[in-house]
Amino acid sequence: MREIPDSLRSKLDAAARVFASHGFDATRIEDLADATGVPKATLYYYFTGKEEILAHLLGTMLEVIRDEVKEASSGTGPARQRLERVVRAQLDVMAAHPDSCTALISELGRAGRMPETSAAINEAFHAPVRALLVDGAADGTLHAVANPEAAASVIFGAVTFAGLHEIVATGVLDADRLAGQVLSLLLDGLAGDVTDAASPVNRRSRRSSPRRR
Amino acid sequence: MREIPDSLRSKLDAAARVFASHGFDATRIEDLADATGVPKATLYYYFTGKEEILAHLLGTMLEVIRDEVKEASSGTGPARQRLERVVRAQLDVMAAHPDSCTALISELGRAGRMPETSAAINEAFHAPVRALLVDGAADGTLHAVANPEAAASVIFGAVTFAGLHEIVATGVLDADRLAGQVLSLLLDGLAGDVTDAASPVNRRSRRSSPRRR
Amino acid sequence: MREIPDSLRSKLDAAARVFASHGFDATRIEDLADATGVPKATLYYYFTGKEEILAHLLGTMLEVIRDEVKEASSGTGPARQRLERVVRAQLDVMAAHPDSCTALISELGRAGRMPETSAAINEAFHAPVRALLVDGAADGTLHAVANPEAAASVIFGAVTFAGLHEIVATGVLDADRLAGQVLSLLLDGLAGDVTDAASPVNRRSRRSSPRRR
Amino acid sequence: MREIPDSLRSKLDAAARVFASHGFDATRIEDLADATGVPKATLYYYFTGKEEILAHLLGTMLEVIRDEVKEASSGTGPARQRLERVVRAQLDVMAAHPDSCTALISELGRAGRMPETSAAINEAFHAPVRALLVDGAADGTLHAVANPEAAASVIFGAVTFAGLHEIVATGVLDADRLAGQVLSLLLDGLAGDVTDAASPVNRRSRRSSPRRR
DNA sequence: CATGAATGAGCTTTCATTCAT
DNA sequence: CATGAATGAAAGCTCATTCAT
Repeated sequence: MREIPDSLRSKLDAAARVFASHGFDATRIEDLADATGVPKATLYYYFTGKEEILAHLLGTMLEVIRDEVKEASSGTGPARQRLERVVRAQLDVMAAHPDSCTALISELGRAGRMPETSAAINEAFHAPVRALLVDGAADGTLHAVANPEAAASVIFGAVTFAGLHEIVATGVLDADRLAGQVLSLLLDGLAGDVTDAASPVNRRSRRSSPRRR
Repeated sequence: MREIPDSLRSKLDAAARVFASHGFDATRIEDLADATGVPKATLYYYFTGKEEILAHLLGTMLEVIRDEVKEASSGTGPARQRLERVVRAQLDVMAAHPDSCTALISELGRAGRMPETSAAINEAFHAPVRALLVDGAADGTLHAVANPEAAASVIFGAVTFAGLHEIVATGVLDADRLAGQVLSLLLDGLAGDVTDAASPVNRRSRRSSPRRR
Repeated sequence: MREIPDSLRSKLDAAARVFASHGFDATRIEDLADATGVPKATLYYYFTGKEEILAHLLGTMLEVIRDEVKEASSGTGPARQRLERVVRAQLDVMAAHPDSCTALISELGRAGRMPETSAAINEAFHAPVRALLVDGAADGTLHAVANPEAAASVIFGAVTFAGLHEIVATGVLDADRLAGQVLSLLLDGLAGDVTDAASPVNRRSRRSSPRRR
Repeated sequence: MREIPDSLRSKLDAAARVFASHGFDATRIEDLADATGVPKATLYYYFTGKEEILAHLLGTMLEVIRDEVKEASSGTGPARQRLERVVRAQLDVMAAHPDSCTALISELGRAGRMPETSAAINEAFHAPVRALLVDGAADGTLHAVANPEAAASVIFGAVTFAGLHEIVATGVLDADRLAGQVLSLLLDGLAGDVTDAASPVNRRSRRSSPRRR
């Protein structure tokens, strides 16, 4: 894969739209050529095939996510506050790049294919979030979780699906509003005030003492 | 699409594995023939094409999900308890059909393609869950959410990603253990006991009074 | 490579003509499809590519050569007589399959490619001829040669080039007439009766006694 | 085709190796660029295409053959002695340029393509050899042949195949040794001392007088 | 003079699909 | 009812070739 000139790079945005609307396999190189205005042979000059074109698009977006998440998760504030910023950042990126995001999700299921995708998501999102969970347990603004790995997945899945669902359903994503709703659920939980004493559920017993003071 | 004989139906499990590992478009009818042992022409005798084969697989699994979720969400118990059963049921299905699940996720991003998939997920999972959220708000075991649509997505995304992540990472899914961890997060939330008074976050203020009693 | 049906086998003769007139690389699969009347995709159904089609043609012809040469070289007659039959047989085959022969020669130079070609020629022609040279030295109808390997090449080259030259020059090959001429040269040699006593040539001294007188 | 600078000319040796090992059509301009270290566009600056590059290589070698053969065949010595020098010269050239020679043979079968090749071989080798055969018949050191055209082909084929066979088999060519062996065969012939009186072979009767005695 | 960048043209190959048996 | 054989249609990819610098 050669160095991509900026002139080409900018035209590739249109390619994400094609991948998102047709799906990877139904996207023919010719479709990408038509959509971007870049001749087929030129695409082949820079990429070895459509796989690499998609990888480039996802890679670019994952870089953005990584940077935004890093920015959001760093700083000196309480971990919960930083987690909130991370969720917001993720939804902002989804709002900004809905096509690449949709394409990204499509690739998630493709086990085996593009293992780098998985690794990149891990680095860009899971790792920082796991770190935040640890920080939060330490500063008390988040409570300790049994399985931080799974918790990060839960957060990523919750945020991503909520965003994707809204994109697919309404065609647009109000990142700020949705962030508020998702964070409310993730932070406070769904449980109501009525305790279901008879519940047979084998989960960590709920806090026995009042939450505050 | 003719009536599928049971002998054929059982062999189709192998097809899900192929779809999951190669992706829809990279899966050739011949691959399905090889994997299932059913000759290409015979597949065409029963299905109009691979699209219909995948639809059959996903449809079968969504039926299972729908039935399991319906079973779990119905009944007279408290809504929270029923929600817990729903989550457990969803993870059980994922554990039982990891390949079809993986293939299902792949299809989610494929906007436009298979709109029935989306509709079916909605019917099988979102609708029952939304009903449970309403029930829970009524019986007090779950608290009211601002956007039940988004909440259902959050739950579906959280459960699905956590499950998928574990499948991809470890190759196997311990549904019961993971259900406990995911439910703990979803029900109790991530928030710790330390209130970050200065937080500028615009979310519904946390419960001012102690959770219980 | 699947079993070639006879119906297909017969049509492939036309392919040899195309290879011979265009050369291997300038021959497009489409040319072969046009010439044989067999659809491109059907050619691919039976062969992995044009390389294999050529290999099939050459293989078929080498089998013929091998059989004819074997037939000619076996028997109880004097070795010289059998060698004469071998040369005649080789030219007969060339006359019968001028196109495949031309294609065969083209492949000879292609070092590395198709090493089987070389091996097959060795088995079909060189080995039997070497055996004949040994027989001839024993029965006295041929004289011993220092390097039977090279001698076989000399014979093959002489016969083949003479035949090829006539095919290219005149478009047709009179195998019988040419065989007589080539054999005359190969058996009796070019040397005239005048001995060049002063020759500085470092070669095995000619027959110890003066040729004549 | 512009004047080729010596710096370029020397680098082109590597191109012959590529043509010899891949065959003309399987050789891409890029391969030649890689092998020679000369950029593709520069090759186009000096040649109109790869056809011309090969023509240059073969032409150069045929010039060498022509000059060497001319040198060897001229002079005042007996014709047989000059023929011996010609054979030696041809094998020397093959030893010096094995790659171009291999490429040359590949082109022989390519009827229609490069008719100049055929003409050039004719001029460089066949014509001088035919002249020698005439001279030899006159001075008695070679005996008259019925078909000088075929005889020249026999000689060319014998020498070339013997040389090529040794190059392919051993990777190297001992021109002097092989020349001795090939000349021995070509001059003295293969016939042994035992006359096979009963031979039905229709060829010019052997020398009228008994070979020995 | 030499060359990196770019691309038009077209070939190879694949594959979904059909159909005679 | 089931399937091996065959193929039309189209996609991926390559490569010779050009041209601005």
